[in-house]
Amino acid sequence: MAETMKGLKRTCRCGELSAANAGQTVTVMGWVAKQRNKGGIIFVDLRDRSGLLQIIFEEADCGSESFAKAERLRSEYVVAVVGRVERRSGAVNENLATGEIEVRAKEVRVLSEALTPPFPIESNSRTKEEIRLKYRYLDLRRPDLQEKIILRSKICAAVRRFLTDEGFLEIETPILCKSTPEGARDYLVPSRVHPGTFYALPQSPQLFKQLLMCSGYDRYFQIARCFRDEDLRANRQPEFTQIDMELSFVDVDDVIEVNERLLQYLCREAIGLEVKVPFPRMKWIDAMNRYGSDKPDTRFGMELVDVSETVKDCGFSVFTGALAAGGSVRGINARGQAAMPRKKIDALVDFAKGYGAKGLAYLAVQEDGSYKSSFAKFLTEEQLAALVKAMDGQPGDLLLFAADKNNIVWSVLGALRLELGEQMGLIDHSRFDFLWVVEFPQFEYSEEEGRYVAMHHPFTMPMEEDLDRLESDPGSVRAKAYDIVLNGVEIGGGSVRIFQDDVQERMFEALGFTKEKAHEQFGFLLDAFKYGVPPHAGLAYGLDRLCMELTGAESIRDVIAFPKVKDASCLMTECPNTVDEKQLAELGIGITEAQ
RNA sequence: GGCCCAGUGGCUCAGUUGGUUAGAGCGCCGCCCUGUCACGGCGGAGGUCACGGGUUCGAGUCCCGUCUGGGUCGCCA
Repeated sequence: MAETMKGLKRTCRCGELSAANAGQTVTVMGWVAKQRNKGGIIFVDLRDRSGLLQIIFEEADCGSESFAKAERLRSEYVVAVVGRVERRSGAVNENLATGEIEVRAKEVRVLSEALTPPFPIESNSRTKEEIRLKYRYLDLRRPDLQEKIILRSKICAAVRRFLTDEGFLEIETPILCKSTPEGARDYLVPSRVHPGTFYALPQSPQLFKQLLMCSGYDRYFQIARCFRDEDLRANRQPEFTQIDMELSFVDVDDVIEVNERLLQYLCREAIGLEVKVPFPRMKWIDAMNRYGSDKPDTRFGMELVDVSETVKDCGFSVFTGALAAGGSVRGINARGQAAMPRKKIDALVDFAKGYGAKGLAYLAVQEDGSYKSSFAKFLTEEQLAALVKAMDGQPGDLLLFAADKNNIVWSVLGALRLELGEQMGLIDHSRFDFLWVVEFPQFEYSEEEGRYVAMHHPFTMPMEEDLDRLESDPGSVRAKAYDIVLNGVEIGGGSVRIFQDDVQERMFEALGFTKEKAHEQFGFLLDAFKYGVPPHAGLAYGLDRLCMELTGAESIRDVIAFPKVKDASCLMTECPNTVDEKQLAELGIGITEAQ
């Protein structure tokens, strides 16, 4: 039966004790990780969030009553132990932080008994995630997961410290918001008071933080929960957290400068890593041309090479066809992979097809200098030699080519480069490569909608030198937008915002918004801008992704205490769930089959 | 919505070409043990082989469908 802790007060956590405490009487409380009963002597590993501590029970020290309790201790019982810290008379356990000492129990109380857990509470769990997530409260006891959750807390604390010291104000913005159909799908919340109407959960605090700039809170930040009703990924959850900030009277360099120092501070405080600032900056177009990605992993090379010029007159219609259609032919060089078996090359071709490629052309430069290739017969010796030279192909290299529209070539080779980089072990996982990607296009063309859509969002300021092409050539307009990339992961992004209403009007027009539509959706922001708006800019980090990178987590679920699974449900609480007819009636909602 | 991977005692896995009563380690239960720390010794319990069909004399194994979890493309202003 459970006992009370009346009269006891915990004096420290298990992992906080060391040889320096020898001789002290302490009261520790925690979970039984392991009981080792030798007969007349019982060892118990006691666990709390700080670590493990060995307790030793001998009847002569603790009396028969406590010894009897110690005999029936099982894993995950919650106990309080009063005892004396002693240096171990037996061998020191070097695998344990507290391995030099143990606590000789004088008294033990069983505060809570426990069922046998459905899986072992230990680091590096091999248990299926499905089971761990169903019993998340047990999973969260595992030391490696606790480490990540604790590190996340440290990061948040450091963010608050740094930004507050830099003159930022932490201000909360609403969770019940107005739905705006642009962008990601909204989570909707029905209104009881106004039947048939809905709030939306925020995809980000974007509009509110801009209003705060209008209101004069010239440096704002918030650790803000955001919601997007889109499909999940290894680094995407339907609800996630942003470190969100906005600054007045600044331009691109000001935002970048303070954020470099923030990231430098976070790395130092959270994981003891010194990173150099300033971080390198790369224009979007260079990132695409060199890495096939707007979030390049710069920890290894294997850069893309545009060989369009070299092959423009060759006899291979896949290449010339792509060029004729306005596309390009580009390649990557997988050094030393010329001997890759056909089966593995075929797998790469299939991999490329997953990214929209119709195929993948390859050319292996054999050790003897001869070629083995899927397309060599269409090229003359001179053309082949020129192509190999353009790719810096050495004997032993495997050259892979994609030919298509630029965005397909980029995405195929970008993905292939990462896949090969991983397979070939080219990635130095001890590196932390920060990179700013700047000068994003203002618009991207949506085939689906048949119009230009904002790449970032409609309030992003175009670059001054491109402003006059807003109407004539929107595809060429670059934005004052920037992403911060860490090891090939986009951990944040932001932009300078439009603060002149004439530019904003032109922007909406370019995006195909009518004046009425723009005012219906964003009227409050446009109105606010009429009453005096400072130039402003901001940035938001994906806190979960940042934590993933800094903790080395492979899944976003490892840095979120209670994550959702792939279909956005929670295996523990079993939400979402159906609700009472009465609740629905009150909201005026009837359920029909979803489409 | 598409594609790929996985599902066998509580956990992690093995299970041959389709062939007797489905195995192991850990965990769990009982007894023993005064220096263990992956404690040890002896004994024991525990299985709808994810679910539903099908092929077959015979299915954990082959086929079809479903469910569950993961990865990914689309999607994510």
